[in-house]
Amino acid sequence: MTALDRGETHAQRAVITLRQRILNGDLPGGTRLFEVALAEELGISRTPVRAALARLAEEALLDRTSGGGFVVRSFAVADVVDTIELRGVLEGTAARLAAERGAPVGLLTEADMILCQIDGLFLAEQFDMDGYSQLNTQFHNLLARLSQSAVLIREIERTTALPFASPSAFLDDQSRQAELIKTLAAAQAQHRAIIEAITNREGFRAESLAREHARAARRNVEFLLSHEPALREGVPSLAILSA
Amino acid sequence: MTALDRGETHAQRAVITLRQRILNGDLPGGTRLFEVALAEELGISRTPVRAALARLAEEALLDRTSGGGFVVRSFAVADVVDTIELRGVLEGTAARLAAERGAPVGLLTEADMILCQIDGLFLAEQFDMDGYSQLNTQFHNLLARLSQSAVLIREIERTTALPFASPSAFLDDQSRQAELIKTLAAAQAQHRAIIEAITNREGFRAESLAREHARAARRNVEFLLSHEPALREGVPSLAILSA
DNA sequence: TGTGATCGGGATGTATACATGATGATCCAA
DNA sequence: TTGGATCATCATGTATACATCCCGATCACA
Repeated sequence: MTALDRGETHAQRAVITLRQRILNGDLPGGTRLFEVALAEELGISRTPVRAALARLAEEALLDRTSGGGFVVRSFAVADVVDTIELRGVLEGTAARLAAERGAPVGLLTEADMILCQIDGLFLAEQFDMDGYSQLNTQFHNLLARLSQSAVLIREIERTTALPFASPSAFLDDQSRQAELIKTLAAAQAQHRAIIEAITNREGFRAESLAREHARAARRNVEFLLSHEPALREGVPSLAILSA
Repeated sequence: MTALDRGETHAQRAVITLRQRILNGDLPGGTRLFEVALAEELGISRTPVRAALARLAEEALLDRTSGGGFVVRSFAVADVVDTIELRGVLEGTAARLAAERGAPVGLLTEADMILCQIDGLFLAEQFDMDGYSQLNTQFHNLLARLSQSAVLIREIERTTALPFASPSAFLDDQSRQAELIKTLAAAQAQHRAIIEAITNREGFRAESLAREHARAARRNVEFLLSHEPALREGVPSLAILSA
């Protein structure tokens, strides 16, 4: 409405704002969201608020209540672990299908290029974590596409939309960078093994490797949660966890 | 608004109507849905129509277009096959987790009761397909719950909401009832084996069996589609397939 | 003829008033 | 005191008018 629109609608901005607050933990799980209150707070009318809430429900960040309202979805530790497990299962299926059905050479080449770029990062003096994070995300997106299954790609996207389930979750944990980098070499070896298995049409091996690969994230969560709560503070991906 | 409301809102009724039309194939994949047109046709205003469209997008029956509208999602044969495969993968994971984590005795007992009831159906002179369909659905719901994972239960529900991916899809195919019944005995044997594997904490076996169990549905689809289109006519679950 | 600007129609986006319905407090009566 | 009815309150549901924006058609110009 105002002159400073950046081509975004009120509803889109409301989605972004609310998503941020939920992921930050500012809106803890179980919090009921009232249309009128949000509308007043955001300075818009109820209509775009309703639209925003519906979209966040689509993203699985909100649950619909029986009466017709919305509450922030609660994520317990078990949910985080299970969602990561689910990602492993889905990516494993993508890898298996890629092996069984045969992957397009073009995509395999693309995968190889990404892996070579990651290799390059390990040679630098100062490890570029942001660069790794980006390339890692690219690799995992590519893995989904290798399955050549629109259904699977869709579901993997859905699942990894949750911050703690994304392939690059926990890479932003500043306090443990040094230890983290060591584990990334092992992760990269797994990347290569997965692509090798797909290339060789070894479906079972490809699936097993992709599953195990996701276990690294699970170990990370379990480590972070088994220690002082102070450790969790520096890990944005875990802010959404309910108390 | 009129006096004949059955406690349902206009939006809820619009969801039901539109869902029916999509599943029937009356609204083919790719059809764009316009708010104004639907509102006029359904005799309600745009507001509940918008709400209905948002909910159907949540159910993955509609896709949002870039411009802000909605189109009916297209389901090609490959999508149907992959979705059934996905169900197998998810149910397999549920079975594996149940085995690995240990299933509550109460749920295992419940499973056994359902299986005994199904056994009973095979003894009757006239096979009760509706009864089987119901018990089969119950069994699959229970299998999800055996995993004791809220995340997995949620995703299995989401996936099986599509008519052709439901565990009891294709049981309503009237033309092939006789042949169908023969295959159901094998399916029931798989049911028992899955529960046995879970009871014995045999995770890998439980997962493999559940996956194979879903393959029966896939074989059914592939059989139906490899023959005269006439065969498809009597199979409501496949009406949604795009041409 | 190709290219780009302009304009119009139709679609979604938004605000708002009012309707409806659920919920809980209050008060009366047994 | 307890049960239940009633009513106020506040939430969502709905209709509708208006705003905005996208897109395609048309036309002028190079």
